[in-house]
Amino acid sequence: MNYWLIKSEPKKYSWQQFKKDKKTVWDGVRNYAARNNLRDMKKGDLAFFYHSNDGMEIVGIAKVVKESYQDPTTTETAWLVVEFAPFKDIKKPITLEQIKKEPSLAKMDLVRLARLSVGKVTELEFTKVCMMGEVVFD
DNA sequence: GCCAACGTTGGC
DNA sequence: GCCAACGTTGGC
Repeated sequence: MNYWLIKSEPKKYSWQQFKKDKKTVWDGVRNYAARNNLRDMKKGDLAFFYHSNDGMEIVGIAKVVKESYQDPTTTETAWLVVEFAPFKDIKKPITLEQIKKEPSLAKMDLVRLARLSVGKVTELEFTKVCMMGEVVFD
């Protein structure tokens, strides 16, 4: 199982909207590093859902429900989409500020590669964020 | 193959 | 609204 982080501006597509939709196609990624991360996602992988610009915090966890296939919004064959479903809310959203202050999280892709819209998350980082956010797994 | 110019993202 | 970081493009 691998862990990821996907970013969205809440004005464009928020966690709340995502929950209403129950499922979404993550399209429009036009960056090779981000595309490679989409390509490497496996069904069942978990991804933090981060609100960029507005909020600047991790608000939930999404689950990969369909692995990558060609992005239907473009004819260019280079681009991929992945389908996600909401998995869990984060009771106490983790802000970028908290992440930067926490030494074990300060090196996350989210911080180091600020402009990358689909980043990797290590298992340690994933566990730490869940702890800080009081995420309960049943 | 280098690099300047330009565009985009996202934090502040 | 500004600007830093970074990716992409195109001229040479």
